[in-house]
Amino acid sequence: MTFSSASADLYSVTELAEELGITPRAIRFYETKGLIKPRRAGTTRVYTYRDRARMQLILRGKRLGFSLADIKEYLDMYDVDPSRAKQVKLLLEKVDRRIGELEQQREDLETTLAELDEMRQQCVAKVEGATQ
Amino acid sequence: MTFSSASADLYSVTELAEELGITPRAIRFYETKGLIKPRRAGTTRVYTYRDRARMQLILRGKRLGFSLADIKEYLDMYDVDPSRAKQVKLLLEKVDRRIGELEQQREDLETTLAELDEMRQQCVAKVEGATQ
DNA sequence: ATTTAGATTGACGTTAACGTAAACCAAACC
DNA sequence: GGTTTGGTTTACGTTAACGTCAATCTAAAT
Repeated sequence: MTFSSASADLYSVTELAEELGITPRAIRFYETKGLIKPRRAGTTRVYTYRDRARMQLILRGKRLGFSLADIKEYLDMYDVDPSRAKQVKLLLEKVDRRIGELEQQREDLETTLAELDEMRQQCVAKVEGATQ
Repeated sequence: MTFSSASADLYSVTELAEELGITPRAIRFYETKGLIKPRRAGTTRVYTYRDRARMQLILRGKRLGFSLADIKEYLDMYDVDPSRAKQVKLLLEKVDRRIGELEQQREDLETTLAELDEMRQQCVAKVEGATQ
């Protein structure tokens, strides 16, 4: 018989922070900005597996250089009720805009990587020339 | 006979700013941070074609989410004297670190784009379902 | 019962990346 | 020769994204 424990792991704010490599302060700050809304046990914040996943989305957004406001917009996309047709059209526009941004970013990224690779080649050549 | 005009176009700070879609203030600020050092005609800043190219590198760095300090480090890589072997090794390390960062970013980027694409499909499906 | 360990909410401090306003020059135009 | 136009520096203001206390509470251990 297979068990799926009803709600597996819960985290305190410090536990979650450590696991993510950030500070509790940051997580609480994101909450004031409406990026995550953990449940509470009394007054204490309790984070679930899903909250953790959401936090990882936030951090990925940050690594990509987006502001918290941008990231909130992005996260809110997931929360749109798919039955509300009018909302869906707006969502679609947002998604398309975001995709456009990211494709520009991809171009920048590839260009920069190519330049760095070339620079790397020249470095390696120089270093090898010196040791021979 | 082929001419290569000695020094083609020069820009004032406002001209350059307009062409780049930023403010003069920003350009002057980058100067105080050591990111660009235009020549002067008396006290007035004069930017060359190369300065413009350098500014574009700066803006690309910004689009990629790097801080001005990061970008300065990146730009300084171009200025390393390739004959100084010791410097070259340090440069090589920096280049490799930066490449690592960008490859992480590329991963994040592709993942996010994939997710957005999926979201897009669902949106399109919903919208089409509603109009039929 | 009291210490302790970890949680909470303010409130203020800090850094980056500019914006904005003030006071000042200098060339150019009427 | 005054004035407009566009440049300069200096200084203070602002927003985002947290860091850093301080005061308080509370569940658990001694």
